[in-house]
Amino acid sequence: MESSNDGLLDAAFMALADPIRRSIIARLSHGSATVNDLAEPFAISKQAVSKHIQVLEQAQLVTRSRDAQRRPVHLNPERLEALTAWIGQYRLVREDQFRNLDAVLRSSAASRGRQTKDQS
Amino acid sequence: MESSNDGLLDAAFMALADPIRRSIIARLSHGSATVNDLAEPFAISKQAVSKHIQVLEQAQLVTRSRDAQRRPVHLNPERLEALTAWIGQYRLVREDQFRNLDAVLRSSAASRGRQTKDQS
DNA sequence: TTCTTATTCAACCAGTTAGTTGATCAACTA
DNA sequence: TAGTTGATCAACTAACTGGTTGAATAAGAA
Repeated sequence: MESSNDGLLDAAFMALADPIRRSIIARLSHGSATVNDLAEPFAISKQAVSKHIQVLEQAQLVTRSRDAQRRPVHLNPERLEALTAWIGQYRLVREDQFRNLDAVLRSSAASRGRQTKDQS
Repeated sequence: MESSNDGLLDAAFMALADPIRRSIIARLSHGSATVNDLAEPFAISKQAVSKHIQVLEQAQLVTRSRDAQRRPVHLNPERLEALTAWIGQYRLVREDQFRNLDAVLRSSAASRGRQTKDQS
């Protein structure tokens, strides 16, 4: 698990690490929109917004189509699911940790603060 | 919703947009570890790993404590939850979209490809 | 005290990102 | 045809990121 689609995870997390791009995602979540529409709320140039959209597109968080001169942008929810799936892995493990917590607390290793090499 | 903790979202997504840092999270998900432990699997210097950990710490994805010379790193699952919560917002909206999909398909606006300004 | 281990700080370099402006392309409209 | 709109390309700059090495700090161990 991991490593095959590392690049896509990189790209998706990176893409969302920007408030403008997250705002674009939010806007798209209730309907597709053109670059012009998406650029309108921001105080930056349309070229800059176009670049942001390219970043989202490379991360496959959005797709694009053609409508005359327009290039409507659409949300691709599958990639968002991939992120929750990645995070979800560690939520499950964490629950295991809680399940074992009292056992750990009783062990001498924990009391000596050597919880460093207790596995692998 | 949004904008108050924008900075934390920025930092968290950015922090996870790196395979080394994601790998550190994965490692921490089954137990705390020191910088030395965390650095071991990687072909980069310990200083570099230390910087990665600082990035994770600033994003509050991990916390640190003190054990003699060691500074053990611990996973902070709450921040991971915050990310799934953010993404989850748009999953919900998307389900609304699906719920309304047939209605949209019947409307004239959708057939003309003008799904651009159909709200706000 | 001196030595060793664990970690960080500081300065630096190479590559990348986010923004700019100006020109260009693509497709509709008069 | 010429003009307009929507979007991208190209070149550039400023700021940041990820890595390096070498020195410094903190805490045990001899």
